[in-house]
Amino acid sequence: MEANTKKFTEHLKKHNFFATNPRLQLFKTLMRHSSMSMNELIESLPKQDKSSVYRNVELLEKLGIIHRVRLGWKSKYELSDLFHDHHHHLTCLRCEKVIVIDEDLVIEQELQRLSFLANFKAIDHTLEIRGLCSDCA
Amino acid sequence: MEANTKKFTEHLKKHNFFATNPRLQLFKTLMRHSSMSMNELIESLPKQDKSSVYRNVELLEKLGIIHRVRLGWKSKYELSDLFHDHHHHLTCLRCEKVIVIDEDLVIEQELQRLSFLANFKAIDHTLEIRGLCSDCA
DNA sequence: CTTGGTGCAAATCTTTTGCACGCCT
DNA sequence: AGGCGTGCAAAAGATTTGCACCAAG
Repeated sequence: MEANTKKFTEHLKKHNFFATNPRLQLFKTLMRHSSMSMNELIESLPKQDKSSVYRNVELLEKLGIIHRVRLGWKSKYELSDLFHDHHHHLTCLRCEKVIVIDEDLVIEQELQRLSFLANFKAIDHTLEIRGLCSDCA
Repeated sequence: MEANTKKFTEHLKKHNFFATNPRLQLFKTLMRHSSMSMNELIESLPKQDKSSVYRNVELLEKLGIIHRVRLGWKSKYELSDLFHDHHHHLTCLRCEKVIVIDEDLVIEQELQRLSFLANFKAIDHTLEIRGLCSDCA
């Protein structure tokens, strides 16, 4: 079994959930795409009932396996930092293309500093830059 | 008339839309709250039909008067930078409280730099830090 | 076994649309 | 006057829930 898939099933079992086939399919679908809307997920998994997709997306989100991000004006899901490196998004307002950029040290440190000043225990963050990609500018 | 309200009506007229009463009420409601969900807006404006609220929120968003932000796990609306200074959010994962922090120069510059490297024309951005506020930590 | 997970159908909630009438400039 | 904007009602879409049956440990 591929490494991430194994990590996935172990993560589920560790939290006392079954690594069922529908869940595996959901996970694999997310592995194949950098981000997907709920609707795309439902359509990519025609053998499963919508309600199962909803329930499992919710579960995987709670377990920190997937992550909901707002891209453009809708939210999408992608595998969490457990499976991908942390990154940020540049979303083109015109063609909706999403460009992924790596985590940036300067920003990380600044966020730490800001959180500290506000006496806030930062756990997670998202950053999205919207604008025009080189093709659309 | 209060300064922001005036700016609001002028902004509408400049783009050839009427400054109607429902729109003014919507704007004033947003002025009184730092951010509101669609549902809160609808409930705060019981004299208007939902559909009008939807239509006007959409319009004001297109005109850049309001801004949709994702806070916690739902999206909310707030007045745009035309009426407030640009700022970022710290959202508490436990009590859902939202702490507003001022724009930060270090981050602004870094975003410029990152966009430039990606050959991307940045127009707008959002940053949300999630974690625990001082009360909940 | 026996508990959790799934599909199916129905209920609920959210958002969008068409239309007729009234309001704004 | 003439078109934009509103409310109302209905449609369409998205999400949640209850329940009976199947599957995993």
